[in-house]
Amino acid sequence: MPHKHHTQDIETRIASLLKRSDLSVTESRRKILHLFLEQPGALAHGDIEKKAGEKFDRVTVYRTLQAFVEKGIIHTIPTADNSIRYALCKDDCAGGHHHDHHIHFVCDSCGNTYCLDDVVTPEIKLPKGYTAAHVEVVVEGVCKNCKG
Amino acid sequence: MPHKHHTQDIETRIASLLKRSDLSVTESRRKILHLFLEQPGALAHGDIEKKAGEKFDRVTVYRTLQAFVEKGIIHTIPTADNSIRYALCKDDCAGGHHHDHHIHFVCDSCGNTYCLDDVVTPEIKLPKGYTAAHVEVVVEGVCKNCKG
DNA sequence: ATGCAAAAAGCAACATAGTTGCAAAATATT
DNA sequence: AATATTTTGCAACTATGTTGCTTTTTGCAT
Repeated sequence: MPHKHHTQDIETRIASLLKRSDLSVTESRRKILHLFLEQPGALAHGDIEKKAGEKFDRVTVYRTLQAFVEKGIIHTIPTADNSIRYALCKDDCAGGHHHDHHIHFVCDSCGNTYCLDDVVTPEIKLPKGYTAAHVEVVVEGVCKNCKG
Repeated sequence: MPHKHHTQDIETRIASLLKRSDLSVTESRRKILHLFLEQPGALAHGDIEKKAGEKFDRVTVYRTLQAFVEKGIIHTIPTADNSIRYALCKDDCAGGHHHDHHIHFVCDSCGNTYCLDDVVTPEIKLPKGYTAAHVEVVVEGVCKNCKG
């Protein structure tokens, strides 16, 4: 057993993530962060309200997500169906500086949205006069869990 | 004067576009299509409600946009701010078969969203197990009208 | 541990966005 | 011009998001 910090208690991980972000650790923040950590996909506001049950006020969910985005714990993923999705920033991203260079994948079959952290956004050659500050790529198709 | 069909009356153009799409030409459809034709950018539902003034019921705007999307007259553009934008499909797209291979550009300065019809979406190499059906690229930056 | 200041949660009320069913009006068809 | 069909507009409703304020919880210092 070389190292065991990946066995680290999830609650401890959550608490330290919050503290590192200058957020006081409250029940709603722990709970919502838990939801993100226990599954691989992205979550929309509605998903969280549902999963959290009657536990929190809607306003609390809004404010919590907003705080997480501001602190770089989660990031938003654009959609064409008027429902922002949020996903955990990966370790090297949550550190403070957003990388934001990965693409997003929406599965037509299961409906989940995943960050493909290993797939880097391509260079886009724009027409004369246009300057790119940021490139967002969303690929839609069938994910590896749904294929076959 | 070789050809003059590009001088064609805009109302005639609108009417034929609607007929070609099996839509009866009504005042709201003509008016809303007019809004799209007279400017280069994309429009959100809210923009249309404002630009059309008190002219139409909100419901009519929803239904009109929905019909236009179904018929391939306009297409949606994903955003990260919970506001679907709609843009005219270009000539070769409106013909019936969506091309959908162009990218979208959101200007940080003027806020407009444009279709860059000449910029084709790149090939994205996905991890094993993932299959891509469609790729959506949104570039954010400064457009050619706002630069300098 | 206890008390206190600061932050967050919860509540209520509100504002905006989107949907549905139906009657009235406009459009297409003959 | 008359009628069948489609679309519009209205009303009522659901869902989504926001704001101000009071109560509760958290973090901190004693």
